[in-house]
Amino acid sequence: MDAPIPCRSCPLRPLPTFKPMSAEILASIAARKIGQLRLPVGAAILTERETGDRLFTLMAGWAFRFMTLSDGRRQILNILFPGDLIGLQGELMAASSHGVEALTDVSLCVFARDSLWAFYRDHPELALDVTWLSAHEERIVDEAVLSVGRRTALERIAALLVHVHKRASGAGLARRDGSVPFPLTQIHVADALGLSPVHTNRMLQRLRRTGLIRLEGGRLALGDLSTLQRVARYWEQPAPGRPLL
Amino acid sequence: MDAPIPCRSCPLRPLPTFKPMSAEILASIAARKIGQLRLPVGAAILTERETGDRLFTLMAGWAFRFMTLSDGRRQILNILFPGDLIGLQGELMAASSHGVEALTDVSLCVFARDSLWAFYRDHPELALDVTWLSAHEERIVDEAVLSVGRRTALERIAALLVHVHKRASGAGLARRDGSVPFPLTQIHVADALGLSPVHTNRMLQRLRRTGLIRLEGGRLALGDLSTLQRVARYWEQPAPGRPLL
DNA sequence: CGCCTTCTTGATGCGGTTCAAGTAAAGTGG
DNA sequence: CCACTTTACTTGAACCGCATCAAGAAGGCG
Repeated sequence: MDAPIPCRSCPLRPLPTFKPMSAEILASIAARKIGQLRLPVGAAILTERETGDRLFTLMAGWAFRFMTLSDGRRQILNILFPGDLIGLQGELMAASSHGVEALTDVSLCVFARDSLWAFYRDHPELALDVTWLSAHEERIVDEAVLSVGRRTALERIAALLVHVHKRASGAGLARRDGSVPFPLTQIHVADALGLSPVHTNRMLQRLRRTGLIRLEGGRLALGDLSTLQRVARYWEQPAPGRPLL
Repeated sequence: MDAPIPCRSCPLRPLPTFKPMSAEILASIAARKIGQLRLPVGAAILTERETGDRLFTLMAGWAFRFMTLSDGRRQILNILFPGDLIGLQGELMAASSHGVEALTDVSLCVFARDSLWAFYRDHPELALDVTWLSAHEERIVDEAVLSVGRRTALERIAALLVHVHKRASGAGLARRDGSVPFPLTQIHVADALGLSPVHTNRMLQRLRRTGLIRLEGGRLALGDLSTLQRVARYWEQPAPGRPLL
């Protein structure tokens, strides 16, 4: 684990996606930061059915939450972007019900699980922020249920790509040409959408052929956003002022 | 809206599912309770894409959260039981991303949205409890993604029935014969599992014929729990000490 | 260079949808 | 109290979206 880096020089915080925070609260967060952790692609950040007493903020890189059935079938629950909290969800009570794996090399801010209580006690406003984050992530998982339950394969893929593009942009990862990194393999996409890799491949190609997306060299660019959203049967939704711990 | 009922006489709180709370916190909750609301089956408790400034605790009866696609396809996200909070999830930030509908006649405790902040400020422990509830609900939605994405139709139904039975029992709704109320129609089950009503019907009958479940007259009883769990490819999970607002 | 992972394409088959009817039970109004 | 409607459930038959199996092509990487 590297030496802690001061939160005031956090590269994420200045982004418009994130809510400004008072110097006092920032200092309080920084004070409780245990350290910084770098992990390579594929590393397990959290393991299914294991207890952990730490809490992470994803500072750089991508990850994903997943669950597996007893016979090995895997379902990706959602994708994690810079700024996301890791370890809040299942573990609060007992062993984690899901695993978290790094999609790229990642860099994590590390907190002790108990810091949560300290944050709440010293700065009740932070509790509201955590509630916000938690509600926001649940909303994303809600969208996943909707996709997997009721959208066709093509619709699911369109919805996922729109979602990833939006979140990656929000994390400041878009180039001036509008493209964002896309570190997911087609197997990841398939596991996120409840599809087989083969069919995922075919539907991706259909979107490519119609020019709705460009996807090559690990980068994703969207053609016409509103058409894609129509394909996905998407309803528009805003989400400003995200808190960042 | 009926006149408020004191929380000390809340019929839910004595149940073993719920965490004991200090008299002081209880009084603080009771003080912020705006009133009590009774709604009939089918009533809309929350409407998709509308803003609400109230928060509810489901005191009696069942409800469900759902989302719809722009062309009307509906997906049920999860089922709400007595003790569940309503209105936390999407609405915190803006308009609710999902709707909530009563599955039976329901009785709700009503709070103002801002009470959340007051609770956090006056009793930071409550913030932890809300975080617990939020994490717990996300875990349930996680399970839904897993089911819908990776389980076969039969497995999904088995998993849902086990889950409903467990939660209904926890809410004190089980009879001495082990049966619990089951107010869902087959259409509800289908919409919760991403299936068509027709196929839902056939799989339910298969479970009935093999004696794994009894389902009649609006009540559900499970045959052999561990077999059912094996059918569902279920991993066991405990969940004690649920907080209740 | 050879191995491994990812992506691609074709062929075949099944799990689940859709369409269509019919039954049963519960509410509704005269 | 009985026709009438409505909602829930059931069953059969045809079809299709997607999974599965199989094999090949195209990169990374030690």
